[in-house]
Amino acid sequence: MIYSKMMRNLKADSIIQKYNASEIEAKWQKIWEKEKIYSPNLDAPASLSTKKPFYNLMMFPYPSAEGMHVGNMYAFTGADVYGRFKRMQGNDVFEPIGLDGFGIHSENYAIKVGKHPVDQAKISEKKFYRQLKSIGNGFDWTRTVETYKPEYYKWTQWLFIQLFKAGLAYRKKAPVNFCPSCKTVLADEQVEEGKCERCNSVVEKRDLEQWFFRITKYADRLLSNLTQIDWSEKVKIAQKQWIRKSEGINLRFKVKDMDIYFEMFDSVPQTFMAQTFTVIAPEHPMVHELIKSTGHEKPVIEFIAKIKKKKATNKYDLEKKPEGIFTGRYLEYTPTGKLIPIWIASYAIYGYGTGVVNCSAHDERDFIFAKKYGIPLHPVMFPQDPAEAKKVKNLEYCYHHAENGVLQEPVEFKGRKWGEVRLGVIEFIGKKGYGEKSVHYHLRDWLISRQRYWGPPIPMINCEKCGWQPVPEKDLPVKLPYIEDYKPLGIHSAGSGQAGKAPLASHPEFYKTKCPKCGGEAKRETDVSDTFLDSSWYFLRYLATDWNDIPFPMPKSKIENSAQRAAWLPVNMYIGGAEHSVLHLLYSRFITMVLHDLKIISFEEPFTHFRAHGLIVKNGAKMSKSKGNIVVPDAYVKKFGADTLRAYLMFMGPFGQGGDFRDTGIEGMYRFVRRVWSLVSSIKYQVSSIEGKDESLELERSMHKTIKSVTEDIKNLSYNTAIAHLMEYHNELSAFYTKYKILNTKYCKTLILLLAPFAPHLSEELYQLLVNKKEFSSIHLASWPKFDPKFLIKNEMVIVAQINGKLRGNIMVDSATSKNKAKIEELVRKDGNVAKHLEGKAIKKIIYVEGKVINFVIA
RNA sequence: GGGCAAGUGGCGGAAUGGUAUACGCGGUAGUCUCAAAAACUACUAGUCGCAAGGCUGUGUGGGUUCGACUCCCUCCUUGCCCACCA
Repeated sequence: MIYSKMMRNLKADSIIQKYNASEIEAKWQKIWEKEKIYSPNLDAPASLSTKKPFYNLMMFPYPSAEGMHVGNMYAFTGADVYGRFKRMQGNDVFEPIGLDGFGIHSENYAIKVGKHPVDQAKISEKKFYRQLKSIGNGFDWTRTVETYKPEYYKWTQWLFIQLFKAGLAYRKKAPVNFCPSCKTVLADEQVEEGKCERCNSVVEKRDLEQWFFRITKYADRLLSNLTQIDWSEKVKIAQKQWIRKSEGINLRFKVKDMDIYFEMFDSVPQTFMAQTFTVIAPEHPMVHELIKSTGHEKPVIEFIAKIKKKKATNKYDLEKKPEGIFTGRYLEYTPTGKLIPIWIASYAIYGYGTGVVNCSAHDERDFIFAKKYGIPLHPVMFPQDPAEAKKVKNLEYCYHHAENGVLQEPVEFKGRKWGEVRLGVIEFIGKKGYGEKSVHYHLRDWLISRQRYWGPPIPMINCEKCGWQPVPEKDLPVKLPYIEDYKPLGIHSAGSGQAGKAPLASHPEFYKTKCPKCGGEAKRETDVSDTFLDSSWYFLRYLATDWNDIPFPMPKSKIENSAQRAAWLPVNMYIGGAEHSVLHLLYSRFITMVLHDLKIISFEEPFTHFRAHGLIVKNGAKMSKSKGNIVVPDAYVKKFGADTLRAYLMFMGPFGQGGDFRDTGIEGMYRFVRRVWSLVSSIKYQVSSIEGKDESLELERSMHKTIKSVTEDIKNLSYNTAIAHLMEYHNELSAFYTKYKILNTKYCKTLILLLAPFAPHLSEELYQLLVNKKEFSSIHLASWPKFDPKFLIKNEMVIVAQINGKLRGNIMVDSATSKNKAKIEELVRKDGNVAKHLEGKAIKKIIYVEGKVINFVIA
């Protein structure tokens, strides 16, 4: 009994060598790195290289957890498949990786695990790079970038100085998010639904003086350039909405009895004659002057304090019902010749437009506000239906944004439709001198300061005599010192309006310095910059890791090879998460435009192509620690191998869509991988030809068809269908081999070449078995198979027979017959089932689509 | 409130105007085995029928078409993003 079991196992082993994923994968990763097959020569002059440079980039991870989860791996694998495909198509592919290790995410993680961020960075780096290596991507490991290394952030600081010198960095007092429990300010992106993402307490607003980048200056270009770049549509739409350009007019009127003019932005100028009151934002600095000697000072100030408190303690749940108070002032509204009251209203936003709103019966919020406080309303536009018009006149509801609404005022536009007069009204208002055409954006300037430790210190020095001075470039980097009290301090005595304090502010040995201009006593900026500044330019740095005197390749630099390396830019394909639509992807575009305008680089868009990948979920929910559904790749890599995991992840669904991770699914893929292994490894010494066998031509045809569909699928990032086609092809090869015990190696070679981007180790191992060359030449540098269209033309085809669009039968014909409608009709009529259904029926019409379908239309 | 994406077998999904459910998972039966696992083979949308074959079927209701998962309109549901933006 024991003997027979042993014999069986022995028998199996002697036929084929067992597939050992971890052995194969470790072996090839080592050889690839040694042979530098993924490290293109960046300095080869374009004229000497026959290969076209292709910069294939994926968003580098921020190490803010124990390590990568399969979601990260999914993204990297999908990007890597594309890079490998391009490499086999004859491009010189540069595919770098690094760590976005500076910033609040990584810092919070360090604090959480009780490690100093500097020490944790070292641990994370090791862990992430080990994991990234284990998945077998074609990364150029000779050029990694870590944003927290002084040789990197030296240039992040340099970048800040370039913006400052160009007038694009400035200081301003601004409300920021403050978490009272964590005693720290938070970035906007760390506030989720008004609550701190770490401790879930309600975030407050505090006024602090901050550094800003003038991204609003680029709003129009950031918007208009979108038409020129090939990006996932949803990301373009998100950016468009974030920038949100709004065209209208700026009205300008005098405040009665004062030497103050109010400017009001109105994007719906058609109803300007309906304005009966004006509201101003509670935070508006003009309010204090406005209320002087009106007798309304006390209640107004109390009201403002109340609203501020409400806004501060509850950013999002601010009650929908507007609140307000009369200021005691009036506006001389020339178009109607009337005095209209100026109110303060909770719904007016200081940061948008001019902070002052012109209010009428044709705006929902204004309407509700006026009704609540008994302010008169005066509709000037009515529905065509007289009954409805009466309701509007009686202020029964707010009538707005109606294309067909008929205007009554001004007389010049009486009877005209709302939807048609917009431009005419703007022109009219301009001529009358009430205001002029104006454009506003939702996009605000980029708040760059962080009162935190783990980031590049902002390279600015404040001198009492000379003001803010940039650190001289020769003194860069301003090194982040290793301090023990690195935890965020937050704001002392919250609510007192005191400035926030960064950890470095407790270190005179850091901030005490000399003014670079006058040499007098001066103080360094102790805030650090936003982590999104680090990542806004990293793609440039990958091409220049060796240089200390230049941040990245510049076409005009005299530094050796700088111009050649610049030829690799911009990025040809960028793959990453859609969650960065209006953060990283917008900031990178902005910084690139600035560098272009400063004539430092030659292009103004960083990524010519961008594709957003989907999200991997587990049990239908986004992976998160609190839900306990994080899937870590390591165990799967160990059990099934990276190839199986890669192929499984790519097979789950369309790459742009993501999917639900399941253990049973990965076992199916493991089966496929082992089948490929056993098929290909068992025919390795096969030399005879399959000519003459019944299915040989069919097999040839299948091969060409598979090459065609897999090539197209990968181009479209339809990895799931590419793998499905490979499975079908494999099934055919396997069936043939089972039947005849013979198979030409070329069919297997095609299979593994097409499989190489998905399962790089397995295909490399099998390729070496098949090619049996003396000198090593990697499958990943081999040429992508080409198909011959002549094999795609079918000699025989199935013509589907329909009656009134319903399937009733089919016939097999040769291609010559398929061109003959009459012949097809004759043949189809002979089909028993078709004949039965046609019997005794009058045929009205016969539609024949060549080579596909014939449809009989009967009564 | 606004925008975007999506709704197809038991499940992930395929098909972008022409045989709906490719490929895979799961399931059922079988082969091998003392047995199990693995592997392999066959079947697997529902329904009526011995069978041939018929009928129904891609969230809902309508429309266009010889023919609709696919195009147009209505509504419903889910997910994601933005949101007092004048």
